[in-house]
Amino acid sequence: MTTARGSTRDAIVTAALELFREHGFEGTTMRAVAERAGVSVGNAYYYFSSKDELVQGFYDQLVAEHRAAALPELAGRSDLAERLRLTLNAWITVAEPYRAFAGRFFAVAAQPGNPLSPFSPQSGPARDAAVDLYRDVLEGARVDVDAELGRELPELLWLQHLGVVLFWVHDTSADAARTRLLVDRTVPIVARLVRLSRLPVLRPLGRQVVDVVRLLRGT
Amino acid sequence: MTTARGSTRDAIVTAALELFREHGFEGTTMRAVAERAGVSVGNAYYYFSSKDELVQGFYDQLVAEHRAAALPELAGRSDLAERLRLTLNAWITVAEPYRAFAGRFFAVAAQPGNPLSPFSPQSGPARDAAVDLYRDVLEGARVDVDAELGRELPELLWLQHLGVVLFWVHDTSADAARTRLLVDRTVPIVARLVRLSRLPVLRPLGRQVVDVVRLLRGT
DNA sequence: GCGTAGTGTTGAACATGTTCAAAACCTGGA
DNA sequence: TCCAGGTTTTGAACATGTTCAACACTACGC
Repeated sequence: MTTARGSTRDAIVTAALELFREHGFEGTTMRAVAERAGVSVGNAYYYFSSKDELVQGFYDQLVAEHRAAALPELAGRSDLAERLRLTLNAWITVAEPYRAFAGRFFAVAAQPGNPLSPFSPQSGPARDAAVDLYRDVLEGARVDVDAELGRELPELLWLQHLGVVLFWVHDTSADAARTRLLVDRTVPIVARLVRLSRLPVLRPLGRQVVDVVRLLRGT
Repeated sequence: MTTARGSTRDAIVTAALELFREHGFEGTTMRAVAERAGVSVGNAYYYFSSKDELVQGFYDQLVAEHRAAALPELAGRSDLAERLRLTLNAWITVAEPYRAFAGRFFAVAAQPGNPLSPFSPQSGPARDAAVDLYRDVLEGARVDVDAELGRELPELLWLQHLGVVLFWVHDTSADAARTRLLVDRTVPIVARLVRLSRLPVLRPLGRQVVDVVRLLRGT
């Protein structure tokens, strides 16, 4: 079988994503991926050093789709809570087709040292892209926050996003209704906390939170 | 090889834990476990339906050890922050020998539907035990909290615990120093939030948080 | 055209989690 | 003692992720 220059890799990713969707992660064998891509098993391993690594393709695609779906919806909205809700709901919608087996993916990603981990150096670009989206969410909103807290806030919002994703992969309700409920209930809390953060009573708390975020990031 | 009545299961768990400690989760084969336990591979599968399931033994043991280590330290302390810090540090100390490969365990546990997941029905007892520990932490402290929030607080503190564990499995610093730092910085925030929760400005927020916890639990 | 170095590809072999039919071992009743 | 039914144990067979030595192809200098 002859394929166009450089397309072998793409063929493998495409085949893998198709099969993941059809049979889930476990149900997809490397032999099946290779066969559908029209290559040998060994060849698949020439491009991807493990089955797990195939997931990175899925992951990158998802982040890009999320951004593309969220940004247009944000136009013209300036209420932080509203912007947050739209962004999180956009994720739920975009990711819905993969919910049934995404758990497998995130389990892999949760492993320390795994390149797919959201905290790994290799995921740096994808993570930055995700955090950037929340920077956009924040910048388009009319809110006043302490400058120092403001710098870390996008990362905090991304952590909230991770929490929602964690809930989502465990959510078996139709159309992820329970996750949407969680978003509806979490977003006002976060928005209110952000607003209240300027209160004198809460100032020191804000400082402490900033420190924790920096520790989390590794600084 | 003759073994005392009913001890086969124990022999397998013991062998598995030894080997996990020596070679990590990946590095331990079911064949090796069976061999060290003095049984056949098939026999190991008679008692544990998968390699993952062997981890439940480790998990149960850890929760029990944690409780045993934490409770004596709490005696005589009534400051909530202090009690929280002691409890979390007790975990870090107890779990230290397993840190290098615990990530593998928690990755398994993070899988939706997996019996080991802290949110699964099968983990109910272990989870209740863990939440109960935080109920003790709370009850021994001299703090006044809103009654409704108070009911959900143990579960919230357990969620904080989960967060610390998540950080811990990614922590490669010597003696988990960074995790201890995280505890030192997180505990005052939580303690202060609990104290502030009675402020009129924050009352509605408390209500909202209670709702979220209930949603998380599935009620 | 021809050799050569690098890149891409192959499929059999291997390692290891898991299954299963058969065998061995009970245990209580006749 | 012997049998019947259940429980425990065995190890070979299977499925599938992964490796690797060999082969094919491509590009380039001569």
